[in-house]
Amino acid sequence: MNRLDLNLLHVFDTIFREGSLTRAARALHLTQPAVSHSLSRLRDHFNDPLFTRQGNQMVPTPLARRFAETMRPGLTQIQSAVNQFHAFDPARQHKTFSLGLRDILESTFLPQLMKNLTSYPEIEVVSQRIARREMETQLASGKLDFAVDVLLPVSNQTSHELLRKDQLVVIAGEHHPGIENGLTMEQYLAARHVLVSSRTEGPGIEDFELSRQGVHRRIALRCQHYYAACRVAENTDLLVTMPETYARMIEQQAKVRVLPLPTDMPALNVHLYWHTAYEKEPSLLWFREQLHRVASNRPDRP
Amino acid sequence: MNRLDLNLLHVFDTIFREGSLTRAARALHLTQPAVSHSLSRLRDHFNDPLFTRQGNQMVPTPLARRFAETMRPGLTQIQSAVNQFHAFDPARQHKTFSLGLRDILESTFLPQLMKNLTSYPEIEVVSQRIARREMETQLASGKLDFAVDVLLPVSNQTSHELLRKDQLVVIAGEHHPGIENGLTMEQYLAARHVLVSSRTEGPGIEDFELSRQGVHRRIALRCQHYYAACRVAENTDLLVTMPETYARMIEQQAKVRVLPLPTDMPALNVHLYWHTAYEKEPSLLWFREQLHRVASNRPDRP
DNA sequence: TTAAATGATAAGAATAATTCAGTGGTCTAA
DNA sequence: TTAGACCACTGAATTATTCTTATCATTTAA
Repeated sequence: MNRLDLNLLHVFDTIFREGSLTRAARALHLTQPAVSHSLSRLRDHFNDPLFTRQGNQMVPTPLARRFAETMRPGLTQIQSAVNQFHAFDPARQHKTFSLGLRDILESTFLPQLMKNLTSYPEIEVVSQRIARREMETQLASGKLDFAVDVLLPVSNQTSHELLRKDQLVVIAGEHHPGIENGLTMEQYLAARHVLVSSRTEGPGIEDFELSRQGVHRRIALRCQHYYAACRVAENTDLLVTMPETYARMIEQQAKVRVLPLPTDMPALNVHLYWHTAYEKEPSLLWFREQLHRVASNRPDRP
Repeated sequence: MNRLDLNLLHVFDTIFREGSLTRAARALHLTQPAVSHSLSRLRDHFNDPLFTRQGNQMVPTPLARRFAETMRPGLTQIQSAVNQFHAFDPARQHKTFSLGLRDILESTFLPQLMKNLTSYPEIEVVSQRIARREMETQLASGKLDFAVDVLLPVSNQTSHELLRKDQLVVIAGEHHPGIENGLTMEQYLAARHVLVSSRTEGPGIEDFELSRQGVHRRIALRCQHYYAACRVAENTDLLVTMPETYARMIEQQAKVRVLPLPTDMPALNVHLYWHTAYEKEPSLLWFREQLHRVASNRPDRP
């Protein structure tokens, strides 16, 4: 029969993650020979060694890699489905959360998040950069648990909620002339600017709003990362317009000053996205709460 | 332990589909008591009857429904992953293919498709209408195997290929005056038209092309379905512009004539979409071939 | 070189699943 | 209304599978 013992998939997944039969056995609360036997059953089924011993670790064969690639998202989906009826205990259960973060969100979220999670050593976080176009499919296929991004149009298989509002502020080098009492609109428009954008052309969000107000600023540099832009501002008279949360972080490490924008501009709405089907899964609910804590700067335990 | 025997999920899925333990047992090549025992193990685990006997069939409880909803897509993903290394035998293996078809594609595809599949009684097809925005997430989550639509921008988790090109033609009532020798551009523009569109406003694709050519036609009726539009054309002097494949089908049943468009217009590119990760899965490859057969009007066995 | 650790293997033990046989309930048709 | 067919559940016995203990051959690290 074509029928594979589905429990072996769980063993396969663990060996794949741990890279060792002994460690996999520990994780599964089994003895090492039990795992070894399971592996040999898998080997029979696939007619492939699946994992080969290379020195101290079991390295997956190409076939095993290909299998893992397609099988593991399904497995996590099933585990989510099964676990939705059981409570989640973050202190004892092992769980990997995968998170799609763009640009500066990694720096503003991860440090505080991981600090809050130190008391949960079994919790693992994977952060990856996800293209906007991929976001929904990654969430739907189970490759991603959450994504954080500005407000985007999504299908109704994807849920989202506001995580935090971020005002735009201006970063200027410490010795930028004439900014002791903040920045006037004249100064802002007279200065030259760094535009941070992942695209190679077109205006940034702040330029959209400025042109709506009928003014225009001069761009001296277009680059991809806010961090690089800030290091430029540190050493020149160029200004950088960026979200406040990240600016406050940079302020503590670089010789720059954070100044309010001299004009009103709508705040950046940072949203959290997830797959609607797994909305009720306790572990995901718990992680969502953790993310909200970080976003609103609440301490670990309320 | 929180650990559920994953093999029970397969039993659950089969009971859910078959609505009967006896039939589920047959499908699983087991005896009925074996399935009954499996079910009782599931009941212990979920602390819920899961299926209750109502007359002649086992009806899932709300909890079972909710569980099935989230679990089954994962299960099919896993089965795809496992099966990618085994050949698929459409004559003997049971398999359900789910297909996202919009509007007229159901009428133009399904009859011929199901005719071609009569020699494969184990093959089941589910066709559902999918909103464009949902398409990719449905494919990614495993709820949909294939979708058919015009060319759309997609993420690279989704693959696609041209299924067929469809020319636009005009449908006119049988007794429409002065169309014995086809339709001139003057006649086309002088007539009043039915515009078929699922949106409530905005031009149709043909209007886009017409305005590119600097002309404009008069819309007398805007409606949602080509079939309704044809019945209108049958009884009035209104014209309907639509894809040729569907027009040819209608022509055989309604008192209408199919006329070529009096101007050149780009053909409609009908594409087939699927999830890239399961590209190599034999059963999906086989079904893709079936769809191509239908699209190109080739017979069942070449 | 040696001690510790790792994966494979063999054989017995433990566990789990399947089958068989029988019960009671439900539907259908005479 | 009732007999017969069908269906799901239960318990005991059997069968099959999986796990464990013990051991060996390699490999790694001290």
